[in-house]
Amino acid sequence: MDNSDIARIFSDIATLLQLKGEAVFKTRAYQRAAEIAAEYPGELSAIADDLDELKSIPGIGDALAKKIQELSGSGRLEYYEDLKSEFPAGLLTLLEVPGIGPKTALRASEQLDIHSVEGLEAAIEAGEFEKLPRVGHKNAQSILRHIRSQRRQSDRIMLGLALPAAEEISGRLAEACPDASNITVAGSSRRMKESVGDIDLLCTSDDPPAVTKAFAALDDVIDVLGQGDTKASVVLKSGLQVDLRVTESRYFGALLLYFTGSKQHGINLRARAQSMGLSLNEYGLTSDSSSDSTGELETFDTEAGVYERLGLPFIPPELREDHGEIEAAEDGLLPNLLIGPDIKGDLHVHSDWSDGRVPIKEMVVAARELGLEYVAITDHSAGRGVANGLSVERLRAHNAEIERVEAEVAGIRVLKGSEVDIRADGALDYTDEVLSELDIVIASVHSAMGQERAVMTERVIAAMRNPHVTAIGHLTTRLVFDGVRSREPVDLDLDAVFRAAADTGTLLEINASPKRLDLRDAHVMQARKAGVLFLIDTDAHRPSGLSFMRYGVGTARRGWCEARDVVNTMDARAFDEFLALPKERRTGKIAVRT
DNA sequence: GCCGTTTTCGGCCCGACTGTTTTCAGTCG
Repeated sequence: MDNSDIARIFSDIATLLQLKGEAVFKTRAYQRAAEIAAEYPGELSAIADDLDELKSIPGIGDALAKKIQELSGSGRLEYYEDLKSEFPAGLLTLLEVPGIGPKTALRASEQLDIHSVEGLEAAIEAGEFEKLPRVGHKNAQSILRHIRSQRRQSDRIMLGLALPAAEEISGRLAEACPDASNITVAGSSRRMKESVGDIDLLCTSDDPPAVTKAFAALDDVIDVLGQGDTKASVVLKSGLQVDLRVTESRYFGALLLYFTGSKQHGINLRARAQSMGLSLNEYGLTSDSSSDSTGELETFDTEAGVYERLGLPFIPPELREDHGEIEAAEDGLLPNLLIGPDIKGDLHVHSDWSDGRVPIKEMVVAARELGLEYVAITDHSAGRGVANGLSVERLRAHNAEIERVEAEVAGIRVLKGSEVDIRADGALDYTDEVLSELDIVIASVHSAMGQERAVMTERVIAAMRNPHVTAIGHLTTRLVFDGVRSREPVDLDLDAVFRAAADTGTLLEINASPKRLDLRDAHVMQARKAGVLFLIDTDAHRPSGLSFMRYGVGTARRGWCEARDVVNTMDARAFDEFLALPKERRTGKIAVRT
């Protein structure tokens, strides 16, 4: 029973309670618990024995904690089973179709005996479904389009696909519609969440209907799910769904805040507004009209204006996840977040010596063109299962080639590195003597990922104890769903691993490759609190991969990292000095030049 | 169901769009 199973069940309970007509705040509590479970950095089942620890999680009280215990212990929940048995089979499946809500799902189930998406599709095509109350032909056809759109895009898509696509479609809209200004990517893409459900786009215009019309007519659009005067929702050829909202510029600040989310951050802000006698919506703030006043709308063309009116400094989008950011803002304790230009070097880069696509020199030149001061070439070691890893002989030739390239390509420091395999027993592919010839060693797990927790934990910690291991690469080995596959993380005692990293002075990698993002956001947060230092790198296998850095920076920001938490914010000289330190002294926040 | 230097009880955020209706239900974000 992992966190996603628990999240799924709580979410189902919320839906079923809603169907039963239970108090909306109860359903909301379950919905929130589902989100908390999905985001929780460790495994809930691992702390299920400790009721107090469960209850210390905000949003989890006595009742929910006991339900988590029951689920972790027996793998099932009596309350959930009872609830499910009160409703027709397949109801929850129907509710996942956009456009189908509780009322319609229940009627479809009871009156038309529909229990699956396929059955629903057939009923729409047969013209039966549209006869249900308050459905009608247009609704039915819209739902059919949603079903087919959902089939094209079966899951959330990774940020590394969504963000470039969002930027591209923004550009297209700007070309097609010069009248549209402030075209901005909002939603979870703006918060740099590792995966997103759809793309939210906002813009301002004096003639919103013209913009939504132009948007729906863009070349890339293969289906229009909805189009009104101020918003439109379309499906692109790639299968991505894009929602556009258009507004007048005076409402832009409030609208951007609203559509950037997260939902819970918005709820917290509105509660704060309310406590100040104000009411916040996507147009602005109104003073409470509970007395007799009509309440004048205060508008804002920037988000910062809204925050300021609420007595808060600007809160960066990556922090808006209900992780205490409003309290921190109020107390002046928001982190001074790392920014992209802080990154001075890339420390995990492959070449055609192992499984990269181009020669070392090409990667180095590409890194220099991005303005980096240093780059480490870290091809794979000759471990089992890793393609074309370097033998000791080849590694030494690799070192020589790196020195040659560094001499040839002016203006960038090139570090001799290796991504060395951590074998199943915790040993490394190279001896200490060989490792000592390198500037930087990133040790990673690439095999035997099914080991049980204690074994895997000891394996990784053994690698950390090696004085030559600079960092652990992609610690959990998880893969974000990239449209083809995903992979669950290995089973690790993260508390122990983070403690060991801080104790030994071993850095932890934030691998910026969008299909990895490993460490993930919640782990960065947890590790940072344990005193771990990070390096953010791209794991690039070709020049274009070097541009992944922004996803790593986004993930670090989501983990509340400042420049002083990340070692490759140092300039080349300072970083060389850092590496020259004995490993156990590579601890504490790093000095940041301002 | 959660939560508390306003409360262990009584609070808990806000609005638009669409299509179906003849004044509004249903759904979504």
